[in-house]
Amino acid sequence: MRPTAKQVAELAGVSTATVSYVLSGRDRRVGAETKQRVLDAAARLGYTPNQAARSLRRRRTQRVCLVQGSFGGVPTDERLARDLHEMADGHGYSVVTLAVYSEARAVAAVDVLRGGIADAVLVNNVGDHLTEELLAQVVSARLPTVVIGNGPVPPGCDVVRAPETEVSAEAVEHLIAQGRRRVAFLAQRYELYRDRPIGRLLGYHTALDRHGIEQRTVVSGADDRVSAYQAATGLLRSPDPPDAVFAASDRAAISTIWAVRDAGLRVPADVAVVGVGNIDEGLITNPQLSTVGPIRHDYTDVVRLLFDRLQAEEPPPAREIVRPWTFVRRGSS
Amino acid sequence: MRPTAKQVAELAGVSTATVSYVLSGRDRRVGAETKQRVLDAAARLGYTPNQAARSLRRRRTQRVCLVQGSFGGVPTDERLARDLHEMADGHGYSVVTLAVYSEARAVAAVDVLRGGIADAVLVNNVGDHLTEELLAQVVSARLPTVVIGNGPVPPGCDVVRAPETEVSAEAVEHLIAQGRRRVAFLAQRYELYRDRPIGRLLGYHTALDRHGIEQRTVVSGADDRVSAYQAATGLLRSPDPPDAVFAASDRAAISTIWAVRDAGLRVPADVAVVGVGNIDEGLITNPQLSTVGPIRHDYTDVVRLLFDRLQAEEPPPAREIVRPWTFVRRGSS
DNA sequence: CTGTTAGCGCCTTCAA
DNA sequence: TTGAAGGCGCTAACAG
Repeated sequence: MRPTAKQVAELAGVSTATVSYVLSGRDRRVGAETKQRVLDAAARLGYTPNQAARSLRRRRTQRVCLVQGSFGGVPTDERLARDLHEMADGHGYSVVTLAVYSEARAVAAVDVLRGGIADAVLVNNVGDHLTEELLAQVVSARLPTVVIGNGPVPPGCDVVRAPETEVSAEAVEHLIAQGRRRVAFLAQRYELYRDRPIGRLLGYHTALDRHGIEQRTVVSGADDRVSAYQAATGLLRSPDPPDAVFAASDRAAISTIWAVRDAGLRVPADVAVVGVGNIDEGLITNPQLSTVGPIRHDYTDVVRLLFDRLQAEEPPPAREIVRPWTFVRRGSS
Repeated sequence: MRPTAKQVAELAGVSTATVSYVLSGRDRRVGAETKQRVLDAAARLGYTPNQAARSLRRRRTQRVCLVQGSFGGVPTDERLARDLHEMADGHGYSVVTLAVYSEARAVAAVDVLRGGIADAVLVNNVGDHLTEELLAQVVSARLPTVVIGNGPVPPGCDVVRAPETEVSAEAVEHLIAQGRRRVAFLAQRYELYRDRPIGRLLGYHTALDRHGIEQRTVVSGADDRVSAYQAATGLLRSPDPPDAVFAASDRAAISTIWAVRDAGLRVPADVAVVGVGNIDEGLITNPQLSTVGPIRHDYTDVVRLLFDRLQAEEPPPAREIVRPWTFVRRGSS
């Protein structure tokens, strides 16, 4: 059995209260020699406080939870995770992560959160599975919640938006201004199964609408590199191939560059390519990748929102951050 | 305040015991109408059992923990996560993930694990940070532990090995057999800072040793695509450029293919390229990527190991799985 | 079929 | 400077 505070207390010849005070660092004046005896006893037994018991008593877990779509993510997700871990460390919190890559996982994650696994939640771009309704269940459990994403969120949580529609439209207008008229869109799955276009897809349509361009080609495939390559190859082989591809992710755009070159065509002369994400990898492609994405890859402001809310005496009003995005023109367009 | 079982009991006009039995599904015969009243009351209050209290009482969390290096991982990691979540679901367990991308994170993770966040642990390839000594602390907390990785592990845990050294040597010998004599190695950081070569690097040296080839070039850069591109470019520009590159990851190998082509050279005519990982993306490069890696991307056997151990009455003997690896020759070599 | 009760391990107030 | 004791919310053994 794992050692308990009681066993440490017996070994040290003190009460469990003293053990608790010494090990949790709460300040109460404890004799130096007593303190040492407790520390020795704890070390000898390999004692670690039972967090379930501690959480029950303190009504706090001293943990925050990151809700992440998957582990095959983009570098941006990794940066977010690091910023969160770093600030959590500084505040004496641990971080646990829940993976939500399907509706079923979202439901399971909400149960775990409502069960009290953590004191606050940071939800990263899993809006397609973690619906507003499910999020509302999290918020109603009085969990401070920050959501990164452009979907609807329930009242009471902070939200971090990205102007992806607007900047995507800007990128597509740039393609149009070059004289491109057959612009195809390589979509992420979750943008497709909707009544009306949203996000990057909406930006695509908006730009073409503005210029009265009728021709639209939207195909799925931006979710992974292999699908993107295949989708792009399919487009290029079609009877009326595109002269530009706007891909909903940089990874898909890079696969598109490959596909164009493998088809014996040139980027950007024959086909222009633009991605979304502004990842570093766009700097090593040939030509370098034009992209739409965040100016800075830094999430300290987002994470600060979470800890502000976590440590506030009473719930602050819901706040919204809009992250600065921009279109970065490089060689591929 | 979050509702408690006591409040549900009062609303339903029953005892907390009945609430507990109804909601935890433990079988005890409960009247149909009573049961319904409890369910209604729970739903009305939005009750979710406090997991800290439940864990404390049951001495089980009904959770398993995945310890993962990072979230910018390879597709393989994602597959492992999915297989784990799936089987956990089937057994009524939740999954929480801890990120260990540094020594500091490893220490923090061990604390959290020893604090009892989960009932079992699956450690995925974080051997460089999560040392044998730290793992021993986890095992000594009586946590069933399965470790994926080729590093040393403490007694009492199951381990999953990959014959990466042997198959890497095979790949390099294949390059030698083609007449390549200036074979460079693109290394991951953690393989470099050692007294003696291990893993893929060891395979590289072994093959060259066998054939009495003196020339060795080892550079860092296989950890991410951008570094790999830069490292490969550096190699190609050196006075004595390689005629083959063995990269410690497929992602690095793919960057190397780009670098070779951007340098105006041909793959494999001028420079052969081989990676490690056997990821699907190797099928869409041009030429297709030769690689060293697992035959199947399936972790159900590994995950089963974990649940076997978790549900065993008494600790089974430590088991070892060796995953089948192979060299897959494709167009790049 | 249902209620009562004794803790799980820890923290923290109160008393000494 | 330290100890005694109650209780966080839940479960499971025991009573009825």
